[in-house]
Amino acid sequence: MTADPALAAEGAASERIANQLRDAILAGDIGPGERIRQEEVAERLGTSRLPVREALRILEAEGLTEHTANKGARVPRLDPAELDVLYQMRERLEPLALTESLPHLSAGDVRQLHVLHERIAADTDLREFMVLDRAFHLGSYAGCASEQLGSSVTRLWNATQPYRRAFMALGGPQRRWIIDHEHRLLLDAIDRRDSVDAERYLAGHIRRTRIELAGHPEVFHPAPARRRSAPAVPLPTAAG
Amino acid sequence: MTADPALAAEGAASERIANQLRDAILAGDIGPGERIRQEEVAERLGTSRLPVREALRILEAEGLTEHTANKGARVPRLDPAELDVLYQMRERLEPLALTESLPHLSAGDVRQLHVLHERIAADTDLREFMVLDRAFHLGSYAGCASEQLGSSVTRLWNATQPYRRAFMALGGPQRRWIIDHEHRLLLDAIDRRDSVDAERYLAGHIRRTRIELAGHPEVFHPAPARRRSAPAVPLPTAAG
DNA sequence: AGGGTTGTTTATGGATCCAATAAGTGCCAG
DNA sequence: CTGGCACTTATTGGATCCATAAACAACCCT
Repeated sequence: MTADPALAAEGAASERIANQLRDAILAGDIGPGERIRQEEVAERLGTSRLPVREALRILEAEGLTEHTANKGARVPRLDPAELDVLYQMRERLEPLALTESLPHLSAGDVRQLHVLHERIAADTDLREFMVLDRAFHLGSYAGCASEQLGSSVTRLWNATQPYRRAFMALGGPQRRWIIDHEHRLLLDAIDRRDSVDAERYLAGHIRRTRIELAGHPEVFHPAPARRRSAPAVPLPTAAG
Repeated sequence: MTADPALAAEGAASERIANQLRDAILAGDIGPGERIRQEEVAERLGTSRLPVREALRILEAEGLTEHTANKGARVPRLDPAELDVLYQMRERLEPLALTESLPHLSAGDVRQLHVLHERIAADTDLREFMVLDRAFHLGSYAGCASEQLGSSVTRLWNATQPYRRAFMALGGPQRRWIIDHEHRLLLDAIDRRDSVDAERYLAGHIRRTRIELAGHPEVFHPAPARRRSAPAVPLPTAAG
């Protein structure tokens, strides 16, 4: 799994910009339904509009933005049915990624997963939780050698991220307890290198979230009235 | 499944170019390992290099080309392990697409599948077979409403296409018979709208192909020495 | 007064030009 | 004769400029 966007800091400018925009979307700074203007991004990053356009094409192909001719790009707003299918895709693909990854995970990798698991249980901040949870799951796929499988799984995580955040935001603490329990079962299976059990627990983990999500339609509506003028966290500027 | 590239003829120029390049790759006109020069494509399509660049970014995000800074794009050459994983992904995702599609398939859609099935059995030309087989399988997912699932399945088909062609090229007629048989079972299940059986037959169909492919390493090597222009005789330099 | 129309504004799409980098080639020295 | 080095060339990456289409608003006509 070399497809982690955060790691690809170097490379062509269009990819760097794509990574920054992707991070902004995943962090919730841009949010579903919101528009992305080329000029604004170009100006903020201190570059021309051209690499921004390429970056938007990349994100479009990843499903993170949708493009209309002469109308520009915006973050798509998923409907419940589409999100449900995305979760079913995760339910089938991520266990495969885990099985592919398990034999190649080093002892240090597994140790790192334990560390993340403990930090998740300890932490309560939502933003931090999103980062740690992502690191935990994607970290468990770190041994997966397949480029395509890795990028597919990452894409699914990215596409579902905004709604996962909205879902976590409205639950009580017991939601954390359930997740902690499921993560523990998963970790045990990983410790034993038991891919059958690991697949089962992982699929169940995703499936339960999917079912619960189906019962919370408010996750889709919020559209938290983001202001254009005052982005809570400005895009990372082109730090020289 | 609105992601079929062949249907998206209109739209921005970058997408049109991406579609044309995609078709060329899928038809085998470009082939794994071969390079794609922006200027050549731009000249051939009578446009500037700029939309070609965007098109290449799109194809890169789809996994159909790989991009290196200042070195350009080329069609990636998959190794056997990667192809095997791609087939495992198909094995898990395409049954889901079929289950999502089945309830929404019209009687006319199913009838069209029967027509394709008969044409596949009758035809013997390889190039034609590749087109029909693709139309048959992707046609069975036509009822799938999910944008993301449709595009993912299409991507997997595209990525594996060159090797599927090489595989079909070296087999005898009995390979066609087996495929015909498996397609018939699949069609029966579709006729009965039996998603459980349909998933089973489809997964088996893909799985058998994967296993057989693993026993034919020559599929990867051939690289049929595509030359852009017969370099047997080195060009006289500085022909002015 | 309301709706349709037209002009203005704004943002995207495309083309040409220039800079930077990698590969290929020829030359020179050992 | 061979290996290394510098130069040339070809190709990609980026920026600026211009054309085009959509959104918006004011205005006129009914």
